[in-house]
Amino acid sequence: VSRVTIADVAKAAKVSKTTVSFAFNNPGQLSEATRKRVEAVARKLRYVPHPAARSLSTKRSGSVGLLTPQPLETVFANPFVSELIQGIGEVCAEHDLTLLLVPPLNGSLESAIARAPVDGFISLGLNAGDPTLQSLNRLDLPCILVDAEAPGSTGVNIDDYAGAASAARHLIELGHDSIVIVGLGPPGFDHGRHGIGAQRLKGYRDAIRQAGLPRPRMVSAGVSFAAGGAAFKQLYRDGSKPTAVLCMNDIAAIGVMAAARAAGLLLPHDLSVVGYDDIPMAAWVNPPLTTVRQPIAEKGRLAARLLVARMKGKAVAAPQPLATQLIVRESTARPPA
Amino acid sequence: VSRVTIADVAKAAKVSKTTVSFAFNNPGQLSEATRKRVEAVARKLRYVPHPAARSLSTKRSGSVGLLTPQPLETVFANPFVSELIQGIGEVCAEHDLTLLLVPPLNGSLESAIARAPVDGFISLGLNAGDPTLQSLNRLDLPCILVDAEAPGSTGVNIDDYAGAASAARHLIELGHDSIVIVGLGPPGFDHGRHGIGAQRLKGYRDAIRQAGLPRPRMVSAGVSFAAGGAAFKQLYRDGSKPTAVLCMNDIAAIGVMAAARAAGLLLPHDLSVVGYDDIPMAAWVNPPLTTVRQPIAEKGRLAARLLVARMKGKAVAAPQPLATQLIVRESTARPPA
DNA sequence: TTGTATGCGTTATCAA
DNA sequence: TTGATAACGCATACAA
Repeated sequence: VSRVTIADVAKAAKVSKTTVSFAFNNPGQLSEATRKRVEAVARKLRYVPHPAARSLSTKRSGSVGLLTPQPLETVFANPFVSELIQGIGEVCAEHDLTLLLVPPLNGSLESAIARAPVDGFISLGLNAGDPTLQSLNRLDLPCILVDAEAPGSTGVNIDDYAGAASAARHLIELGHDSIVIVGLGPPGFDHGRHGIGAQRLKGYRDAIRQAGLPRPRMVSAGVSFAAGGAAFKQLYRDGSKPTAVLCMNDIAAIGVMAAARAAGLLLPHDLSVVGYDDIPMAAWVNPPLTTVRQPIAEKGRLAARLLVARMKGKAVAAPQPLATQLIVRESTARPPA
Repeated sequence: VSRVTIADVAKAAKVSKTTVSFAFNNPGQLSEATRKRVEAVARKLRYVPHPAARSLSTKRSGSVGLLTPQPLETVFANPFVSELIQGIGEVCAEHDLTLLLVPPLNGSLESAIARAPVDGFISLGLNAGDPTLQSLNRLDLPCILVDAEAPGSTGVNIDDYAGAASAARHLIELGHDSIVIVGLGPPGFDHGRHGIGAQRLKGYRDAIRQAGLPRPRMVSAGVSFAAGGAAFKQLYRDGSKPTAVLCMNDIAAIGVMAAARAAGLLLPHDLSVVGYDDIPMAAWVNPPLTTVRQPIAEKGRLAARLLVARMKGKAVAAPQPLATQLIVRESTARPPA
């Protein structure tokens, strides 16, 4: 049951391969009669052009790669990614592009990149120092960075610093002076090397310092519900009882809240919790989460649009960071007297 | 700045293309010396095999396609999909496969399928009658159906009927006799043609009928938060005031709850809400959602494993439907007296 | 152990 | 308007 090739169609229609190809890709150049005949034969034979052969010849694959620095089961634990893909997907649909998810292969993102048959990449949180980025640049494939910045690459970012600072100020204004920061990664995670981590952390710390408060403690966590829960438990096992926590993403914040409630705390009375991102469910959880909103889907759309432009050979300017906005809901309150 | 090909490496290393190819794909056949030399040259030249050329030759692409009957911005509005992808992604990682998202192209799934350079498909909710399924079968690519069944294809399913029936019985046991079903699609959506829709609907209706209650009304909705909200509003605009609603998915149920609370209802006192799927956030919303749990990630893993087996040429038996389980939380209660 | 030659299925150039 | 034919870049059977 071998595959029907263009040659089979050509033979059956008694024309050349060129003609068959034209019937599909350049119908205008063919006489009405032969075009119709070829099309009929192709349909009858159920001819489908071989994608790899096609793209070997055209040097285009019709798909863009979404580079994720972690395995899919990790990345998709954060609803942020769903939201981002919705934005990317919208633009992809407009341009008849499909989306290839490219997580590390055997732990190596570089080898995954090499094998990915794509016309361009959108890279998620891959930062300046990363060697992967260099090999990516050499590939001469257009690439847009999301939540990261590197010289020579165009990045789509939000104003992480300002958003974080406004969140911290919100807590301070409520009267909190015992604040803990819930980090973005496991113990040993270097926020400095992680663009958004560094910016958000700095925003938190600066605002707290400017309020004359001592440098806040930081507890390691991650980007998942479970990581948030673990962070809370670690915090209370240590005996530290902050009146508020600043998280670096919503899903961890939600995990913190769940663990806190499970431990018998009354939220927000006993503990104020702040997230970051404003994923949709932030508004639905209990209590509704105070968080820093960023336009996630819009970020995806923008990144995809920039990528498409670059795939068409256009030079694109680095966009301004997207604005963030503090959304005050019910997970924050004055600290207990 | 043309691409470095295998020929360039061969010339620079003063060997044949075969030798270069062996250095990568068949290192054992080469002498230590030449292998190292070739590798060194390849690295210096930054040689990266062209994916399309590679797969044209090997007839494999190293990626599997996830067929979604709706655009990505629609599909990813349901966290169910994230969860499924986590499962699929796990197995893909084990086998060095990447995942290609394949939504309809210009409204046509068939043309999208034709252009997708994949070694197999996992299809989401594509049902028996669908013509797409036939063209898929003819492509001789292995394909696993998720949440769907069709003769000649192996499908991964759950026991939708039993789960739905148990949910309905739960409401009946609580004393509800005024129940509305929130459907899976917009007005005109034919649940009968939609495998899981038909089964869940039947489960609901049968249980209600067996309790001697009148056939429940059904209101159209969809698979998103917004659709759930719209369903609730339509319901109350019509003046019907059920004491409970049975939804066909969690995200719509959560939308119903949000709209109901916004309308001033006290949940679950004024309205009991039941979902389906048990996506993670079902436990975090307010009130925590009573729902029918299905093993979503496990479903993804199973589908991916079956697909991988078929890609290796093994015949696979159709798996048993996965079990569901009613999870009673706080969104259901006795109806108001 | 390494090289030669061919196939993979298209598209695209050029000539007819 | 259509047809030969040459890329496209790699893998591999076979030969040396």
